[in-house]
Amino acid sequence: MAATLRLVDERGLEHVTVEDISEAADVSPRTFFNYFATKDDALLGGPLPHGPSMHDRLLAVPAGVPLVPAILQAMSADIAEIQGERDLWLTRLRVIKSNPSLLPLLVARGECAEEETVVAVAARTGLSTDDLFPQLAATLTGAAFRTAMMRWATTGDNLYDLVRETFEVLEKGLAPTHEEVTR
Amino acid sequence: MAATLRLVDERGLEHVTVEDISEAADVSPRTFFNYFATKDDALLGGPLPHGPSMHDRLLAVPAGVPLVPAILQAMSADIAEIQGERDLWLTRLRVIKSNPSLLPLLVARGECAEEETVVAVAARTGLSTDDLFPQLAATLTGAAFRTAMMRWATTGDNLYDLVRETFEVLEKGLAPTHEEVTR
DNA sequence: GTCAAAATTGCAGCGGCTGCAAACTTTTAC
DNA sequence: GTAAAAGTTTGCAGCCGCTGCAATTTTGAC
Repeated sequence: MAATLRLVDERGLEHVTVEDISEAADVSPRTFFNYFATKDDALLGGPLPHGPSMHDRLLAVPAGVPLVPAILQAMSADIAEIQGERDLWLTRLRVIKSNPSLLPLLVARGECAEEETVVAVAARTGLSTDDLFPQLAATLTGAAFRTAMMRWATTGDNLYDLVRETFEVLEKGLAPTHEEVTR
Repeated sequence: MAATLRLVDERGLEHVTVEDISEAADVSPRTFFNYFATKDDALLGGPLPHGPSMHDRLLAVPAGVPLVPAILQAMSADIAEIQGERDLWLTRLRVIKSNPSLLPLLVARGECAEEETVVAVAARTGLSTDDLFPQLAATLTGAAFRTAMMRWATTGDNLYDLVRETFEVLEKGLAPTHEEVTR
């Protein structure tokens, strides 16, 4: 993973072959594919954070807390983890920005989390997973989170604060002028 | 494109080769790649709707209209076009649902529209394209639109109404219980 | 040291994708 | 009608991503 990130960061995705990577990592190309299904996977596809599932974490938030802050709280562990691997993630996001074909991959990575979010939101609100609202809540929080991350990559602000800002917009509604957001 | 959609719908993405497609379409495989950069592109990568850009359309909406309804109005032409090619899109969405690896592609397709939306929202609100709000507005409306589309693919409801519902949530805020939405 | 389980590797091969140059088709000018 | 120009399709050779399989090497328990 480290070798892949470094090489792609230096030369660009197209100018790095799996052979280059495996040579840099001192393994055979075949071994590379024993660990990563795709060349791209070596950039983002590290093992997903384990810990308790989104579902459990969201239901663990006291019932009185409104939905959006509850989701934020449920995500805080992931946010902390990302901030803990700051340099790794900043490189990843830089690589993604300079190789736009990778962005969908970032989305895909968030997707499994989103599916869990659908179930969790449905459980918390008493709706069915087939209802529009849980699905919408999952995709919107996912999108807001991703936006916050991309912004974090360029501004370097505190990630948690950025996510909180985006979630506030989600909660309050997408209104044209938010003084506290525009800065 | 038609041949690709049909074959992939029948057999699944993995069990259709470019050779199969080009044979079905009565062209050489090489010709296939003269028109589509990728096998996947033949599923979603038709030429993007032309017409006036999102930017122009959004600025054409009277200044008094709040942001979210304005974006909805600016998108209505695209929505109508998608509904006009209902069968094509339903097949596409069915194919995407049964081949999840394609979903990122749908996102990518919407992405260029989102970039335009960033610029347009910035212009309309007087903010910079580097500010958080326009970026957030673009990704959130994009996500809401995609959710509406996926739902449209299964329920068959009117697409415009579905988008309107999701946009209402966006505008009013992501609150736990919306009677009119949960149904 | 022995042996079984696990990790690594080579190899052969498919399929996606590209550059190039040849063949073919259509358009245009006269 | 003809011939040059312009555009389209095609074959070919070849790189690279990726996979199944079987052989080899490494690891670790005893």
